[in-house]
Amino acid sequence: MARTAGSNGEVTAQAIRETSLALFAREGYAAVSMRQIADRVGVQASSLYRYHANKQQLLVDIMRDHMVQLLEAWEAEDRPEGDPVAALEHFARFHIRYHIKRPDEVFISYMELRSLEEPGLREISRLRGRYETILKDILRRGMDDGVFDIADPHVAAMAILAMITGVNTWYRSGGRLSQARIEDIYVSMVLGSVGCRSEGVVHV
Amino acid sequence: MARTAGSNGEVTAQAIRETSLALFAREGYAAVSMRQIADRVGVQASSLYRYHANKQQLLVDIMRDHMVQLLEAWEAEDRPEGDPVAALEHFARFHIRYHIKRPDEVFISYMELRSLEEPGLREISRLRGRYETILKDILRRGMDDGVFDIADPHVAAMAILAMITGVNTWYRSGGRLSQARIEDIYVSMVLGSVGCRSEGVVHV
Amino acid sequence: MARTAGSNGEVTAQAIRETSLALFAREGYAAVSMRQIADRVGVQASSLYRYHANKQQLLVDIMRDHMVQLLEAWEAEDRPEGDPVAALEHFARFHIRYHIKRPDEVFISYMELRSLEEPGLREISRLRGRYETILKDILRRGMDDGVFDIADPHVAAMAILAMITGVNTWYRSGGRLSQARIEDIYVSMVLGSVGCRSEGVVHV
Amino acid sequence: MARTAGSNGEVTAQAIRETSLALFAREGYAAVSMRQIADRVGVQASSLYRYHANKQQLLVDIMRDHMVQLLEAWEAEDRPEGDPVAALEHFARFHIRYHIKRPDEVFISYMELRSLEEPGLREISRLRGRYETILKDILRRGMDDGVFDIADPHVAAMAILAMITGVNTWYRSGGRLSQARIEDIYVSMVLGSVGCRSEGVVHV
DNA sequence: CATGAATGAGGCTTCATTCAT
DNA sequence: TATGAATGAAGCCTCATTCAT
Repeated sequence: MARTAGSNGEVTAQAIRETSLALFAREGYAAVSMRQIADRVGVQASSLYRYHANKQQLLVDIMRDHMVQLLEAWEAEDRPEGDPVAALEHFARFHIRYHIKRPDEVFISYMELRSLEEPGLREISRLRGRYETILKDILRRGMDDGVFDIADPHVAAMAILAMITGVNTWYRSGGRLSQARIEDIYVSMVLGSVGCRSEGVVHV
Repeated sequence: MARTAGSNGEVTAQAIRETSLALFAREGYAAVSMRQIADRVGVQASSLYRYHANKQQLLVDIMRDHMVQLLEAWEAEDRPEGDPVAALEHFARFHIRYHIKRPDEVFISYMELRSLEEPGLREISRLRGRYETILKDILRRGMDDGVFDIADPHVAAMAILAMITGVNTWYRSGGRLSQARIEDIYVSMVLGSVGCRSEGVVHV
Repeated sequence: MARTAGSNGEVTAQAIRETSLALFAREGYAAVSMRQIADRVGVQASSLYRYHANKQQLLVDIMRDHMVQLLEAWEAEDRPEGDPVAALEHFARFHIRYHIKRPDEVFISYMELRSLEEPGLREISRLRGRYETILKDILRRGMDDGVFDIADPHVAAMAILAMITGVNTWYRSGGRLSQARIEDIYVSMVLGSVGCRSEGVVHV
Repeated sequence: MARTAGSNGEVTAQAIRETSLALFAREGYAAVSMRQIADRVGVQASSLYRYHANKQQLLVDIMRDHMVQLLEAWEAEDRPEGDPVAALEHFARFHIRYHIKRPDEVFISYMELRSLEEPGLREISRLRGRYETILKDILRRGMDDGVFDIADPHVAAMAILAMITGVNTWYRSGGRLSQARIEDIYVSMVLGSVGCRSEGVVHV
């Protein structure tokens, strides 16, 4: 057959991205087949290749999109320049908020690095590095100012990002805790982890 | 042909376990083939089926082994009964020490839950639950005693375990930091995350 | 979208023919895809179907074109009627000249017969037969006159045509030998092969 | 399922080689699918990969086998050392005899060079070169002795080999002419093509 | 205890082709 | 005149698995 009446490239492209994102996040890149994605989208597997050169490129495209959007979202934030504590809280809240709304993107972004081959790996790593640098810079500033008790900004950055990303392993929307509540809890733990928590968490 | 001269069941069994562990950790369960494992072990793929009924069972066996050993190791510890702070520090140090020595086991244990099918999933989940309960109990006791500032012991437990497991995403042995140093840093961050850090980290 | 600005049917038609000719000759009909052709021409694959009903028909069209032009070129020659030796030399020179200028057409014409399906096969075979008959008639006349030493005109015709076509397997323009030189050598060998060579080849 | 009762690797290996040889010769490497081969052999397509790493390697293996056997057969011949004319006739007869019995191998060997990718191409080219050198050496010796009237030994070698190989495009066993007769005719033409034919062909 | 030979399902991908626009 | 979006069949190949030996 041929072009389906009323079919539209932009719509299909979006559907492919969303579907693969969800599947990769839930089952892992290697465990998801192109046919599985196509079935969900409602097209033949061969149609996927109009939009992404191959499965690997599909992963790279998804990860690049996410990282670029994440960096753009951070750039668009109204960031407090001075106080490192406020900056860390701001970053933490931003990250958690962004993450809680896009659990799949963030999860893939951290877990499927191992599925990347060159040259995609280098490209995505560079973008990731730029995001991690944001956090590291805040931590370094706080160390210099003496307000953070941190042994190593690299390790601390990694630990904090891992902690937050980990929410995905157990969080299911509609669960016992609201997203706002989870955000509060994690922010409090992040601040505590760098030796910087004056006020207690507001217990409900 | 039959038995290769000098072949030994116990040795092969061990080699299969170690090899699949390493491969599953590095590339993910779905991305590893039985032949890949067999090649590394130095046997034919068909020989793997003497030791594990199928690929899924191989994963279950590895995960069960790990969880059982982890729980046994905890039982074997000389645990301080009273003080929740000491208990948490003890648990954290135990977990980190155990984890740093067995990064692959721990990583698989957390990441490949999604690859488990029933009835293996239920079995492993139950074992995992027993381990998580250890941490949750400590957290609950500390909350009751008023020494921990925790909003929700379940969330806190998850966040702490995720943080520690995350070391795998960046730690490479022989790197800039010694294992002992990393352990210290993480312990300090874990304690801080539950609002409980009087002394600073010892900076090198 | 529709017609690209400045597009022109005749130009595209010619480009398709030339491109597929070159690709079929170099890689073989079965190894060439419609997209490959389209990419080289600079159009979408679907556009090819405006000019040829399908891939098979594209091959038939190319082969028919070639055979028809070859036969017309022969008809247009100023042919010596009488002497079979002169006729053979004339035919040989004509064929070699024509072939050296159109290696792709000739090569396809001989090699891709096996890729033809009915009814195209019958059509092309008939045209080919007409061309072979020209050579066979010359050989037969030479036999009757006693100037050729030939066992079987059919076999001889096939052997001679194969010999000449074979130049393609090694000839590259701009190589050590000029086209004229190659023509001389082959003519000499063709004449020799039917037992009819008084003068030696002019050695350079 | 598993190993078929009574199945034997050597038998299957031979069957795969013979079947692919026949199919590649008749339809061309690119036009033959692995399934087609497997169907004829009576196994699943996947079984082919126990014997050849991939389709390309299957072609290389077939071509290497042929070239090695051809060279060995030539080595095993009782070759007349002195007279170049006798040597050429001997070579021609050997080649034609060998070729008439193995039309498929020879045909593939000449026609599917274009389907070879590196590093197979280099390997096969080297073997082919060794065979061509045999003929070229004879031609050169005859030139030096003044018994052959040849302009260029390389071109002459190519033309002669092409001529002989060409028999495949029309020869079908059980046809009008016996294999012996065809051999005679071609030998006579080969000798003639290098300006060296005293006696006529024996007409039946 | 282990292999060697095989299977059949399914992996990713490319193919020729169609047809609404 | 040409494209852009799609199809469905088929391409090569790998997979987990089986079982006679």
